[in-house]
Amino acid sequence: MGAQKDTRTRIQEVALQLFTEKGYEATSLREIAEILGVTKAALYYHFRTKEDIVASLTEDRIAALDELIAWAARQPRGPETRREILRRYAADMTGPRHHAVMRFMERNQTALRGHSKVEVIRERSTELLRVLGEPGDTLTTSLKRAMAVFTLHMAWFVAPDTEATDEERVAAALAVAEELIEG
Amino acid sequence: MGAQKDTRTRIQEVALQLFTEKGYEATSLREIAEILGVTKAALYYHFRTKEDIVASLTEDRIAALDELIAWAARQPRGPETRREILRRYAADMTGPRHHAVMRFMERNQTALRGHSKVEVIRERSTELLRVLGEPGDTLTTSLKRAMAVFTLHMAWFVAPDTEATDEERVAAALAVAEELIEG
DNA sequence: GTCTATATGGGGATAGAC
DNA sequence: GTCTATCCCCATATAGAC
Repeated sequence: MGAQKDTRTRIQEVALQLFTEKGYEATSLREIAEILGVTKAALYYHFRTKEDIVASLTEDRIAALDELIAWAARQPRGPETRREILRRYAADMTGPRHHAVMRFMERNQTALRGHSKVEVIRERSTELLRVLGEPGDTLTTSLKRAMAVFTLHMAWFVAPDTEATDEERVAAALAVAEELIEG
Repeated sequence: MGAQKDTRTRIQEVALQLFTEKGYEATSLREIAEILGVTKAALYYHFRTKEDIVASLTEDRIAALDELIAWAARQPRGPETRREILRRYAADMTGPRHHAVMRFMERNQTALRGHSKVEVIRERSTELLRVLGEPGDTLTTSLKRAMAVFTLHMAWFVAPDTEATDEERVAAALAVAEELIEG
């Protein structure tokens, strides 16, 4: 809410970057503090624990997932609804911090075991797959549905040397995802 | 080579399990030693460092990838070769320890940054995607190719409550992967 | 091949001054 | 809101006896 970027936000940004690049456990609070030009103790003013930093990063992700799931639950199940779920999910991922947070969690799956907020995201992701599926689905169909969602996460990490805008990547991912969700 | 399971092998097994379940950094050598009923120092007789345990786990994975890539390089590029690459990759993944090692690496991506053998696997995986592609591929096509390979990794983690044998999972994954590779 | 004992270092976290 | 100083714990790793 402050006029310029406050320290709390800068901590989140640096932490997210280091957690993603070097790993959650491998990143020490000292390191984060050094980059920001403050001391460890200063971090503890803004966040009570290292886990709290992670929790703060996940909050708007959880809210977005909850909203999408709630919307989906109100729709009739069917191909068109499935496609629209993917579109909304993709649109949501396009936000700047959003897919960065998902990437961070993907790359640190084990290290984040037991973090309560991370478990919530995992649970919501499972729920999202559930609303994308139907009772009689075969294993192959379930796999396709899961891969459709996953494709939307992967758009940024494939062909990294390719020149492509975010929009082009989302469009490509959505095309592949929609093809997978047809089955 | 010993008659019964030697300590070295048992260390590898326990380490792989804990690294996968709890995370690489979160798993201490003390913990591994305790489970095996030996001391930390005993581990250091078999492996010079913690990294060495990881390196030992990756070795046959690297060999398998090298062999597949070499085979692929000798074939004419085309749809049939691409399908056969997927089939061979899938068959290889079916081995007991194999996909466990890949899962371990997937779940600990960031923690394993800089481990030399792990970087080799990363490099070989990129190379595998390269032989699966062709010069003029669009972003969408590249994405589909990458997702095809990735699907073969994911077969075990989708619909975990579903009763399915390894063979059924591989078959389903291969079906999805082959569909993706057509494009 | 495994042990005890220890070196060495860094981690997260806290107290209390400014 | 940030600092200095410090606590406590556990990590990897090593030395040397058995």
